Amino acid sequence: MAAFAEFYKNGFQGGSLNHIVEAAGITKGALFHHFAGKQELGYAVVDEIVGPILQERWLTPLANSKDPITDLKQAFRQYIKADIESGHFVQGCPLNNLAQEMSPLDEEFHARIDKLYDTWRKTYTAVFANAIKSGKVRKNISPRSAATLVVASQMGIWGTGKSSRSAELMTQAGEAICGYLDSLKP
Amino acid sequence: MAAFAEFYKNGFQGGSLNHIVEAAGITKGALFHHFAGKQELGYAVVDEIVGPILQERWLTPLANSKDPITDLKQAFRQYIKADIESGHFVQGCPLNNLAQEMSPLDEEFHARIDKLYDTWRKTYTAVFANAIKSGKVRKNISPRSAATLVVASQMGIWGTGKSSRSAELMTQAGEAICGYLDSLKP
DNA sequence: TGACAAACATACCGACTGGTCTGTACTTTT
DNA sequence: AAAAGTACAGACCAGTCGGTATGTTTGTCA
Repeated sequence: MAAFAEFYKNGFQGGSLNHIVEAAGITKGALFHHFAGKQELGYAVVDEIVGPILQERWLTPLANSKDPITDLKQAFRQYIKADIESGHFVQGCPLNNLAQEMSPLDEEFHARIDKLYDTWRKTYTAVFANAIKSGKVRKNISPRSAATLVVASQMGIWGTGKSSRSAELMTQAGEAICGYLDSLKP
Repeated sequence: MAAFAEFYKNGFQGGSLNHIVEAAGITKGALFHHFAGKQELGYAVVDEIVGPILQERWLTPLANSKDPITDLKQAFRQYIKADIESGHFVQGCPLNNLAQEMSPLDEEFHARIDKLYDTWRKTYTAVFANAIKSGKVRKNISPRSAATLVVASQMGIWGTGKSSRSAELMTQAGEAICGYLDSLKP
């Protein structure tokens, strides 16, 4: 959707409804016929676009992983590489962008975004707990702490790429998180 | 300065000059007498307020550390605790906020902010390299990668606190990065 | 004391914002 | 076929934005 692209580029507050309707080839009337206002449009972007992207990228492929260390390393390397090649890495992570901008300003944004991040952390917590049982991860680590740090690191790595615009630095950060993941091995 | 507080709360784009002059008890004329425009005011906030905060919090105390693992753990725990008690943690890290919002949109912001983060990473890289020499850190880790991940994790931890508004989660993320730092010990 | 410039204050401008209003083409129901 | 409902279109609104033009005070030096 055009709204996703506009908010991804300029942020929610900085994004213009006029630009959106222009890019989408529709009119203001059409937009306000389907959405009560700018906020509702933003909520729809989170629910119908950003959420599914998260699901597809970071949840579904990992949810039933038997070896999360290997699979997470592969996921980080794959998506870092993909976002560098597409050039999207300079615009950061769409979910994190909205989280940082809107969480403190709008309750509904906060609730929606927090729910997504919570699902993310809970999924990884369960995956790590499983891997501990099957002996793929050390017993003395806390699944929840590790999951929290992995998700926080994803924020930080994509944030590093965005603020530095350096593919090399983002790659380096990716290798460092892989090193951390290796340190979880028994 | 009032501008720092306004931008910290509402972001740079969302922040209003009218609010700033009102909060500062001055007038538009005075503001535009000292700053050429909103952007210049933003640059001044980065240079004269955010930069020094970074210096005071994360650079000066660590720059000559003989035992960076211990000192970094202490710094993370201390500032996480401080920001939770002050309530500032729900607004995230001022530097990261500006970085995420403005880096892709404005070259001057990008240059200033990237320079700060670069100094940050370089400082930690040097500290880790020193610690490897003195045997406080394992020889087979890359100082630069570790520094990059530590800085990225700081972004991620404060981002987690901001988007979740959960002191418990932020504390947990802090403990996890301490665990990572411990894994760097010989 | 007078000249002059720096340091403000006040009033205001045009551009743009999100949002609304009325009108209209088309579809579905009766 | 008449009536009713839906899905837009596009002009238009009040408000806010960053920015400016001009007036007024204040401090400094001759």
